[in-house]
Amino acid sequence: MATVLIVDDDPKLLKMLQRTLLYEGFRVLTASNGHEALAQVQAQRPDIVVLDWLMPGPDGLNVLQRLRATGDRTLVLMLTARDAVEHRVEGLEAGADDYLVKPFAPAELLARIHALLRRPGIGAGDEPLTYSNLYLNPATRETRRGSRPFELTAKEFELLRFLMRHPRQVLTREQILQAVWGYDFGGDDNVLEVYIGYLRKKTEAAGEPRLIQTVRGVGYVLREEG
Amino acid sequence: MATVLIVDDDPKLLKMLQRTLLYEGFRVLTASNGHEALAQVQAQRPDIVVLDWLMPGPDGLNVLQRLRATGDRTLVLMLTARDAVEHRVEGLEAGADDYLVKPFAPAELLARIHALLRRPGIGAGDEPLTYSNLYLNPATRETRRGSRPFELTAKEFELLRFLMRHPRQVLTREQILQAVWGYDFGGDDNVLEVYIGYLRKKTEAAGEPRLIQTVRGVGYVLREEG
DNA sequence: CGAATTTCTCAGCCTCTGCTCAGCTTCAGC
DNA sequence: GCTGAAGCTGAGCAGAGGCTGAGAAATTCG
Repeated sequence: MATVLIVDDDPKLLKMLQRTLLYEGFRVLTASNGHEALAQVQAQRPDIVVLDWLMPGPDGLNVLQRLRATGDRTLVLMLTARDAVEHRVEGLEAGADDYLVKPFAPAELLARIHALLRRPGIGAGDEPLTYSNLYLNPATRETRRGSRPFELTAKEFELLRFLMRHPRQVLTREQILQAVWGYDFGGDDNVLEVYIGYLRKKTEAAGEPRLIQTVRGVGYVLREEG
Repeated sequence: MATVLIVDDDPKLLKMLQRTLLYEGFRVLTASNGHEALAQVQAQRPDIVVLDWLMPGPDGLNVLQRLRATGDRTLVLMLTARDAVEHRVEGLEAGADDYLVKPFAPAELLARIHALLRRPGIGAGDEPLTYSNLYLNPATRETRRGSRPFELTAKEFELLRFLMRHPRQVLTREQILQAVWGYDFGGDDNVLEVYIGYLRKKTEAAGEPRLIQTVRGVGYVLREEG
């Protein structure tokens, strides 16, 4: 079942929504401010975010903008106070997928969440990823560099997917090992280097420029040019 | 391992938290009032401060505000009494990074500390830093002076990041060595001078004015003008 | 059960970083 | 202006960090 992240600074509302959604069978995450929200999206990759507009710290719009600025297309349903109509426009323009006015009936929230999740082509982690001319489709396991398809093993695929979910972000060796291999701590092996080597070989087989860059002393980045 | 400063005027709670955190492998500092807290932050540069709201002398909010007023961005986790909800807003607006209501389970405090320190893609530790026309982005490791990008090695990056987290603050040689090199004591080497030299060369490569100033007999400051 | 594929380990090689050192420059106090 | 301390800098080196090929172990599949 899908994962929903609820972001609201009102603990009572938070609890109430959490119970409603849990009862409905969703996996539920919560956050009570913008920072938490961003961290949770990053770490947990929910299918949909229910985002309150008015919050201390970075407000809902702010969170939404930052999310979209990093290329994140996670579904977002904005909540806002009754008559802030101009918010609606701003919110939708910033990339919200839907919009609900407080106060609302829990049933209506449920209906809208279901509606959004039904939208075609948007299942949790199976959205096709692209960066530069790299293409990776989790649903079909298709991988291409430009028009040249190439084959990956399961581990290679997982690794490339992780990199492509965080384009331009420098990922530390630990973050990658944690995410792809699930290591709590893996002393001194070089399995990561080896797999980076495999991916490079396959993504550059026809002499294309390197997309997986080494950041010495830190980790790796998916980025164009050296 | 990270350093945590606990600030609370209840000696029993202080001891308890200290034991819990020590057991978890943190380096632990304590303070029982606002003055001590500020002194410790200044002198020891902890990674995170667990700050009680209600204290004799300058209270938690006061401490937080003073810290932020000097541009200090150290992670702060506020503790406050049960239902002082309006505090929460004030606290987060004043720049607290997280917030926990008393009474709480030690495990929850631990979880939140870990969460704050982890902060992978998005979060305090990864927010882009600017000072004057210097720009440093920990997430992408991008560094620029105005529009001119430049490359840094891992150590150089750590050093510049530390300076940029404490703009206009005079940092002693010991504070810097402690934070960037993790020295308990570094007798008489000049590695810091050498690295300051590297940074100056790279940040002034196109003849820009100096931003890293020497404070003779003390240390260095990130500040405009000479 | 045997073959093929995938995952991982290991050792050797190479590059760049981090650091030391020695000599030079700058500064403050006299 | 002299002098010693503090700070700067260029040169060079040892080793950490990273890459690769070969092959062992594990897993999958017929």
